[in-house]
Amino acid sequence: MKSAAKAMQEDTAETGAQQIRDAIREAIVERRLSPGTKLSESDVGNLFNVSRTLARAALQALSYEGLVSVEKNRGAFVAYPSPEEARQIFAARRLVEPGILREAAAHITPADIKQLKQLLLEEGRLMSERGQTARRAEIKASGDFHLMLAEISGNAIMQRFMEELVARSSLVIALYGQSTASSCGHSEHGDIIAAIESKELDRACQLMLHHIAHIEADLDLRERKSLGLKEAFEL
Amino acid sequence: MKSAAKAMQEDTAETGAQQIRDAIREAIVERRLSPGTKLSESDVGNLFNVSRTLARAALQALSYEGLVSVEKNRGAFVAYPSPEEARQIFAARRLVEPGILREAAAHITPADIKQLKQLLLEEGRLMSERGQTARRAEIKASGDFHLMLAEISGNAIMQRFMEELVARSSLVIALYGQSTASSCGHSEHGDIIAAIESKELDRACQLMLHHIAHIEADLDLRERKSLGLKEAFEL
DNA sequence: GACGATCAAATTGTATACGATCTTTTGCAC
DNA sequence: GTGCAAAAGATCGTATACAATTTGATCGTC
Repeated sequence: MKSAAKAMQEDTAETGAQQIRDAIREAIVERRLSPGTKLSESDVGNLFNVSRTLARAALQALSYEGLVSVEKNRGAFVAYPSPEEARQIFAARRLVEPGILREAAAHITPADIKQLKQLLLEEGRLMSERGQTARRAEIKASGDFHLMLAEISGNAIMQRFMEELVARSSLVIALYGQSTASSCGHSEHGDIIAAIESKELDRACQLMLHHIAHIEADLDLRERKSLGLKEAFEL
Repeated sequence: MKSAAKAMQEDTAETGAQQIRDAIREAIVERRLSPGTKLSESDVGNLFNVSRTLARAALQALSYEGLVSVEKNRGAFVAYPSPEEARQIFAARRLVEPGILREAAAHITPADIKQLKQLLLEEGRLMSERGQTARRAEIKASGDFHLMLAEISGNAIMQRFMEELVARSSLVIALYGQSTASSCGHSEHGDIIAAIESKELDRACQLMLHHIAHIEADLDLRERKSLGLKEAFEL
């Protein structure tokens, strides 16, 4: 689904680094890589059988997206968003997603709606399945719903911004999420589609805001970062 | 003013490439570099007395911001946004700037207002001056108004996004702008501040939308790019 | 003289090498 | 045994070198 946007700038991007970047990003978004995991340039390079040059380029790009943080002379790590960053990520989503939804609703075609529903179906199917791979696919599908709306909006810039926000959200949920049901708001996705379909735009926006609030409400945004130093043993 | 945000991630960024990146970006935003200008890695490296490695890294970063487009095996060029891209950039601004303004108004302090007014004053002073350097400084100050609002909003993510949008807007105006008065909307900035100051939030948002529309109205977004291929000779 | 193929120049893509900086450990003194 | 200092190890920062691709030119042929 995102292939269209990717293909457009495919010849503008370097072949090697791009692949590695995408592979690592996918691993982060699907939570195979946990926040804080070290990603040394040598290791990444060896893993993908390329030189450190390419590994470095990939990590730099990911750093630019906020998915990894590279610390000078120390190394690159899967980003470990602070509670404050987490709040800002969701504030940003509350700020832009209603607008994206409105734009999407203005351009949406029957084919788009069909595709959205299919995505929803797939999401539901994965939810009922068991196993890690199904869980990861479900996480991805859950984010893809929001991404697809951005794609339908027809604004490539907002689309790219949403890709960044969704990816970073995944990190935040991995860190601070509480509920076991990772995509608690599956039914909410369906409600939003229904509202769009029946042209109830304001209601769709309200539902979207509630949906985002719902995800955020499942977080425990308390600073529990490096309390392992002392506090962890003096209870 | 943007030093605060920059300083926070200063140790996470590599020293050399960052400087070059910023220097080139500034040159692009101030329109010393025209859209389409070739930026070969060797030339950039020689110019800044660094190796191609760093030049390349800087160009890649700028490519990520949408300010330069690197074409595989061909080189990097100052971005040449299409009319469609231009529309999307301004659509994105219309989408996010009202929200940013609301967020900023919620957090604004008297000191912030004072600083905003000072920026406005500076902008006016530069407008009355003559010469290229004054013109460039004026362009920068005009964008800084929007960036300062984003900074006041307290959301670093939205701030960075706005930095990208403002920079790309400068490219669009350089390409498609018609009026000689580069920052036509100087007075509008003042109006917006006034509306914020008197807590007329809805009115401030309206003014902001009008302001953006005003900038966009000064553009001539007709495809005059490479229609020279065939259409240019079959009239 | 025009068209096409082959070759040379320039530019990017990737790898390797060396130097700088930070972390960690080790050893010594107290 | 504790604490500090110095050295060893690991990792990044940057430069240089070589390979691949593209572009432009030259030469030959029709």
